Amino acid sequence: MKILLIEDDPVHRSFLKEMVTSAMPECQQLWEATQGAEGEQLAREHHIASVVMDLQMPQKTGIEAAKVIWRERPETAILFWSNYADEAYVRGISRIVPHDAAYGYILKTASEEHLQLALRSLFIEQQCVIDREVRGVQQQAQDRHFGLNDLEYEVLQDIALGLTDRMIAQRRNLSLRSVQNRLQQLYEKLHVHEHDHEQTANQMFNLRTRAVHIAMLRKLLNSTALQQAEVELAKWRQQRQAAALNAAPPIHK
Amino acid sequence: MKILLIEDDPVHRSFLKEMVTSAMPECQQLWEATQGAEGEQLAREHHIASVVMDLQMPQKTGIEAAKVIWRERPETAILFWSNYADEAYVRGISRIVPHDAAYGYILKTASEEHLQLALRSLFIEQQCVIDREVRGVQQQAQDRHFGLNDLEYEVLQDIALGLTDRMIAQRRNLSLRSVQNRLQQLYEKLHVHEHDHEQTANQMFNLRTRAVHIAMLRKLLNSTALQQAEVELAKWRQQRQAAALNAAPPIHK
DNA sequence: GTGCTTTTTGCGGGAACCCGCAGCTTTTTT
DNA sequence: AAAAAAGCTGCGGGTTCCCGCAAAAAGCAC
Repeated sequence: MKILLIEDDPVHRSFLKEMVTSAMPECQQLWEATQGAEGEQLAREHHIASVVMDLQMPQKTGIEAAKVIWRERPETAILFWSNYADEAYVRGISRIVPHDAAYGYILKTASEEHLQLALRSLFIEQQCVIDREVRGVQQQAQDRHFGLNDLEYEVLQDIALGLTDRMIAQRRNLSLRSVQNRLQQLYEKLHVHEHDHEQTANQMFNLRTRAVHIAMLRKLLNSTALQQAEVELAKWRQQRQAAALNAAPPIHK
Repeated sequence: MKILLIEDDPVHRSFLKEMVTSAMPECQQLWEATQGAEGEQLAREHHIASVVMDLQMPQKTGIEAAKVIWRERPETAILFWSNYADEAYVRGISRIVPHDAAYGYILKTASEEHLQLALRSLFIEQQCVIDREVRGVQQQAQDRHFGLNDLEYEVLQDIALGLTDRMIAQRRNLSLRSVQNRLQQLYEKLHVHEHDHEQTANQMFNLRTRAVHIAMLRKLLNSTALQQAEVELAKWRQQRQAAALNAAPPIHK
């Protein structure tokens, strides 16, 4: 039995190592990686079936690393060990987990027993182990009236990136008006208008930026999610520009 | 000699304790607090002159706790031990440190020797110890052309909160146009216009939200800074409303 | 004081945003 | 198949935002 740890913080890494060796005596080989790319590499080379990783890492996010690992070996069991239960992370993970894979999500605040139990359940019984708190977020996100659906979440990201309505329309293949509709729904669900009705015609908030801010407070967005969204935006911009060049007839005039 | 540790994460706390006891044998009493308020309390009761604290904590930020402690006993030496060197934190600290107090800022990624040396220098020699990286941020923040000055930083926060131009003007006692001037400078410094000049009249970005996003990427803002800004905004709203009520003549009609 | 820079303010207009209304298409329900 | 729900689209207009231009106002040298 082989296990791989991916964790950048040395303090946490040594703690993790301690936990794993004591909870899993049947583990014969234990690898450690200090960042995502290195972890992918090790998993690939040694055909590792059990991974524990941190979600927050510089360079390559845990989510990105997990995506790569699962693409190559979808049966890998991955335990995410994270500081936060932000909706951005939870969403990110549910988006990439293969539907027959076993995985777990444990908060770093969990007790040692809890962590060790999770390790055994997941790696030996192949049973999913999701922290209570995370479950809560997962469900809340699916609530029809409280949570945002994928489309709303998409525009939320887009405006958080700073895109214009017109650009969003272009990117998502929609009309301008449709984008604005989505935005209205978003504003509705985030209760952007709270306390704002005060007598005066004075609007207190710019809805667009206020929505982003509220989303940050509610942990619907976080900075790593935005960083990732930014690189996807860059990709899109690139291919759009390429398409524009091809479409444009050779200019002679 | 008495030392107080304020750190919420148990793993880091035990590590810190280890470091302190080995680096400071002259330390006779060592207190530990798991959150800001508790730390303030202990510092007050026991007249502690040397504190080590984490910056990122739930409930009460390290910065808020430090503010309180320094207000009561400005000669206290405080070592901030933090995961990040975000400009938001650095700014926050320089804003509150008494001008004759000794303090330090060490990143959690620093080596054990580094940390121990810092502890001795600060608590025994009363000498400020600032991490290289943090220094870098500090200087960059003061650069006339790259960094934001306080006024620009202020509007940045305000738009990040989602305020309207008009509201910002009201809050900061400025004319509408002045606010917009500040915003223009801000956009300039953040290079919001990059690559945007492409031939078409199509603006790619909404400058306001784009600026916020870029600021997040550059760590000029972070979520805890915004949370704090939000409560200050709430305060202002409250007193503004109170003022409005007093100003309004008793309505009879 | 006179000059100089920096900051603040007003005016005006083009663009973007927010959104009610109404018609159209697609999906879901019955 | 008919009805209902949900989503997409265009139109129009009220508001806010972004910013160039230019004139006061404040700060700072000499």
